[in-house]
Amino acid sequence: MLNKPTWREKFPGLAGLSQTVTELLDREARSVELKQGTQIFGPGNPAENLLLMVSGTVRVQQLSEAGREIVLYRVHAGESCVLTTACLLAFEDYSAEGIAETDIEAILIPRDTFDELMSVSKEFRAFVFEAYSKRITDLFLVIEEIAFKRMDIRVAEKLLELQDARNVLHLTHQQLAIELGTAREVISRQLKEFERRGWLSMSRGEIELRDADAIARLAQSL
Amino acid sequence: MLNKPTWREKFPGLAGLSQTVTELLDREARSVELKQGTQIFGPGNPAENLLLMVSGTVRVQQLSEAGREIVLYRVHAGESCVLTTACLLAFEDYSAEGIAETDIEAILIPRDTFDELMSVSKEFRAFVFEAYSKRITDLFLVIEEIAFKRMDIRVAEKLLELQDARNVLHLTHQQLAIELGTAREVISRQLKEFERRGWLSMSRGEIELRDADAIARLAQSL
DNA sequence: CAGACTACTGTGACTTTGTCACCGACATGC
DNA sequence: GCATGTCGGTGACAAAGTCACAGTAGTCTG
Repeated sequence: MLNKPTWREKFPGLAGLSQTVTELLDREARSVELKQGTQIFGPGNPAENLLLMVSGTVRVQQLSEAGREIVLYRVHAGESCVLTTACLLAFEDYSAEGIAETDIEAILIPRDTFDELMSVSKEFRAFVFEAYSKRITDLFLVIEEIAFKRMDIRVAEKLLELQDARNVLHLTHQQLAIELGTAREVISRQLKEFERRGWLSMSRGEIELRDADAIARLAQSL
Repeated sequence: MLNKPTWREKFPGLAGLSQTVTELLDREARSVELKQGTQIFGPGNPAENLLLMVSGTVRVQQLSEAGREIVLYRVHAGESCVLTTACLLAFEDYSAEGIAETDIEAILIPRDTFDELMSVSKEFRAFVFEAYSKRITDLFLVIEEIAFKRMDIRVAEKLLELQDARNVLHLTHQQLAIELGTAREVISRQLKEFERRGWLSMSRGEIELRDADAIARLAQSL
């Protein structure tokens, strides 16, 4: 009873759980590690467990019939992959897929335990619905972006979002295109224009932001 | 106890509820009627109740900063407005708004009752998560459509979806544009092209489909 | 009923985004 | 070295979105 509860510290939303509920969790929850690139769920491969992310990130993306892709959202450490739970309980498998973007540690909560937790714990319900709320707002945001925003602004936003501590992005134009649900050529041209303005420099599979402020100004259209 | 339960017949998902749960529902649920055009929830006006639609439809749409709009989904009779519940319980109000598209009869379930129902009834949980599942798939579909599908196909689909029993649509080009999250001119031109092909005829605020088959073939790209 | 007003639709010119076809540059392994 | 596959660049074109404005059908009002 002393070695187990460490993971729970990562989830502030689960702080107020009662003694009996924590015991139920400790008894039924399984810890797993997954390699980068693992498909966690996908069409024809429905999720069977609620996933609580201890470390790493999961990328959820959608494939179109024509073979194009778009990233919908990411699940980070301390969050849960709740949208799958709706399908988990409704037995409907949906068209998106979840991929381990890094190596992952996570807690698995089986379907029945999830259902029981929803029943016995008000705090757990709050945790789940809060997570839902966040995901849904994310989806609304994605819709607003692709429907209404200019491409140059969206690219600028994404560059800022995905840069690392050294203002560098390690990804190909194709990957960036998938982030935004567009075509590779569109990204290449846009980046070329940014490079021409001196905002960034490119090399194969790598983008270095040289004037993040200018990019941020465009992203906010100032 | 004999006049109340009529509305529940409209919700097959609520069929298997136990005696005590039905009593809880009958005691706490309020029936309301709303006029067409009423805003049911919106930015700064968070939903306070779960809505079970007895008759009529609610249109949920999103406004962009630039003033453009897009319809996200509709809630029909026999369904519930569940996505609001996530926000209802997480106290986060989101950027979409729900509007009564027709006059409406609905059942209101207050926040606390909703929470208690989630706790005591496995059937109610299943009902809620099934509804969630449907909405989320709807949202994924919207994203796929706007990101990847050609406009002519989307217009064709919408025409078929929104036509009445006489193959007529009573709406303006602007309203159709909002359905698809695009600009009015785009719709006008597309409809003009369909009219040129003899697929439909237009008059002010009205579109009559004359060759629904041809439109359906385009919608399925055959 | 005339005139004014408003909402709806049509259109041309232009910009942005997406598509297609193809090419060269680079990286890796043999 | 060469072969192969991935990555990025480019021109030509098509589709969609933007802007400005004009015409036209309803409605309201005096």
